[in-house]
Amino acid sequence: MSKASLPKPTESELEILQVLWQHGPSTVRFVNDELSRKRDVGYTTTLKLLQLMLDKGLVLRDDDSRTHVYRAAVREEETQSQLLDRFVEAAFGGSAMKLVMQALGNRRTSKEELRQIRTLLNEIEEDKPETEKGGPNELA
Amino acid sequence: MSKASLPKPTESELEILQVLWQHGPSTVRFVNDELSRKRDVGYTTTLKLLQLMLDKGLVLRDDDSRTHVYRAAVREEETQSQLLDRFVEAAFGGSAMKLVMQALGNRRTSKEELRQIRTLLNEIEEDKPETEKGGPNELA
DNA sequence: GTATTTGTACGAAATAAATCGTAGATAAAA
DNA sequence: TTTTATCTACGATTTATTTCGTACAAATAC
Repeated sequence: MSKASLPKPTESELEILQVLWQHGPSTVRFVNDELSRKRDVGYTTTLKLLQLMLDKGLVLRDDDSRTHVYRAAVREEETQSQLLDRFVEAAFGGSAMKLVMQALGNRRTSKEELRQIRTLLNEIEEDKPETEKGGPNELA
Repeated sequence: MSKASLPKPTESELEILQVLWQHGPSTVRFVNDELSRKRDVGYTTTLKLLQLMLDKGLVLRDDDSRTHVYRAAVREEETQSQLLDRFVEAAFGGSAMKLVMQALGNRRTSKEELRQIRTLLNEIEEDKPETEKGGPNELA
C-alpha cells in the first residue's frame, strides 16, 4: 500500500495543498501569490517547500517548460481523513463523538447544514454501507 | 482577555494535558507512567515538558512537598475548541461542516451516538442553548 | 546585444520541539 | 550512618520545520 507510506503534511505543506486542491495544477508563482493573500511568504520559501513536497511525494510536477507546474499527489479527502484521525486522537483522546459535538455545538450552524447532517445520519442509520462503495463519500 | 493569550499546546503537551484532565492533579512520575503506556518516554523528558508547560502557563504546580504536583491550567473543552478552530482552518479550509461530515462518514457510529447527535441537532435547531450548562458533558 | 526580470537549485541559518544526561538535594532503606 | 532510590533543575543535543540568500540559467525588454 502506498497510501499509508506518504508522510503527514506539515501545516505549511497543508496550506499549499489547499491551494493545489482548490485551483488545480499551479506554478510556484501562483501558489506563492495565493499564500501571500493570507500571510507574508518569500517566493523561494514557497519554492523550497514545493521541492521538499516533491521529494516526499506529496506533489508531482511537470517540468517540461522552464516554469514548472506542480499538482497535488494526494487526494483531498484521503488526506483530511488521515489528519482527522490523528487530530481526534491527539486532541480528543480518540473520541470522534466529542469532536463532532464540539464542532456542532461551538458554532452557529445553518438550517441547511443541519439538514445535511440529518440526511447523513439517516443514511448511516439505515445501515446501507455500500451506497457508494470504495471512495470516500461525496458530501459537503 | 487571558484566554486567547495562552499558547497552543504542542502534540506532546496535549498528551500530558489529556492525562491531567483525565486523572486530575498528578506527579511527574504518574504522568510519565501514563505516557509510557502508549510509547517510550524518559522520565526527565516528561519532567522537562511539564516545566516548560509551567512556564507557558499551561499547567500549575504545587511544590509544597518535594514531589511536585501538576494540574492543568487550561480547561479541556476550551482547549479543544481552540485547537479545533485551528485544525478546521488548516485541514478543511475553514469548513467545519466538511469536517463533521467526514468524521461521521468515515467511521462506524453507534446507535447511541447517533441518538446523541440527533438530540444535539434538535437543541441547536430549537435554539435552546442551555440544556446542560456549566459542567463538561458526560458524552463518549 | 545588453540589461532586467523571472525562474530553479540548493546550502545554510533561524526557529521550534522533543529528548536526554548529569548534577545535586532530599528521602528512604539497610 | 552509609547506601540507594527518587526527585528537581537545567544545559545540551537531536530532529523537524520554516525561511531566506546566493548562484546561475533562461527568457524578456530595451
